[in-house]
Amino acid sequence: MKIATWNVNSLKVRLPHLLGWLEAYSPDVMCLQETKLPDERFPVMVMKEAGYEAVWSGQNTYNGVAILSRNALSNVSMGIPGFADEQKRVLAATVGTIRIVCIYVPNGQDPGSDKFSYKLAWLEALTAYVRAELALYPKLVLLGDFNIAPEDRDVHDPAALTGQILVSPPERDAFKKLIQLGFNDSFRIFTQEPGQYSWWDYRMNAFRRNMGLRIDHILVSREVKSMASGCMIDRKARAQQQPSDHAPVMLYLASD
DNA sequence: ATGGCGGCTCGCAGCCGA
Repeated sequence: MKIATWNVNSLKVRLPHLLGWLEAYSPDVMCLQETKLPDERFPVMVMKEAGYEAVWSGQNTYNGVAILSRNALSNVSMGIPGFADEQKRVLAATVGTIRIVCIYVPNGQDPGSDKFSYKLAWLEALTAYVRAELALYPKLVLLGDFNIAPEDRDVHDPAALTGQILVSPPERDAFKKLIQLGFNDSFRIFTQEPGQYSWWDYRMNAFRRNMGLRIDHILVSREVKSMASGCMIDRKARAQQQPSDHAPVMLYLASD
């Protein structure tokens, strides 16, 4: 079984990229972030023709998440229960025996800003929600755009970015609290090297110079970790024409 | 890395992302 995530930065613009990637890699489950589409414009028929059932939670201009699956999706849940939020950032569903929680964590703009406070409050609410989900569904995969680079080896220039957004200690502490619920960062089960990124700024030729950050993650619960056989970041997708600034990340499970 | 690019909007300049 293959479970992937990709911040597409506009599903409208990136639909051809997505369809090509689904064709090339045939993930069983694909989680999307930043669809930037209101629900009535989600391309459900195109997904069906590509062989995927879909659930989605979107809005105009910003945010928006979706889960595509070759097999049936059930027990669909939108948002963080009990946490009022206009922004469409969370979507959960069950596929077979696996619970999928697809997230788009707020960017946070700058430490000290209102958006940063929102990011931390959002992460605290998410952590409580995921703790409860894990109790219900021991086989849980929490994946998406976390907008946090967990360690210095996930950052091209840790010294220059110390304390800044995506790497600041409060954000990394929030990430650790999620991990401590009983997760593993699946990419780091298999790969220890630095310089492995999932996002590169459109500016400054950042991709060509590999000035990136690893901020898109697939966290696996203990019961899923025992099935995991690999995790890859497809940086080739970032080298395409008119790419998303994020690369897809995919988890391989030996069984389900 | 004070910007740079790219996507968005009842656009024509400004906001936001990361």
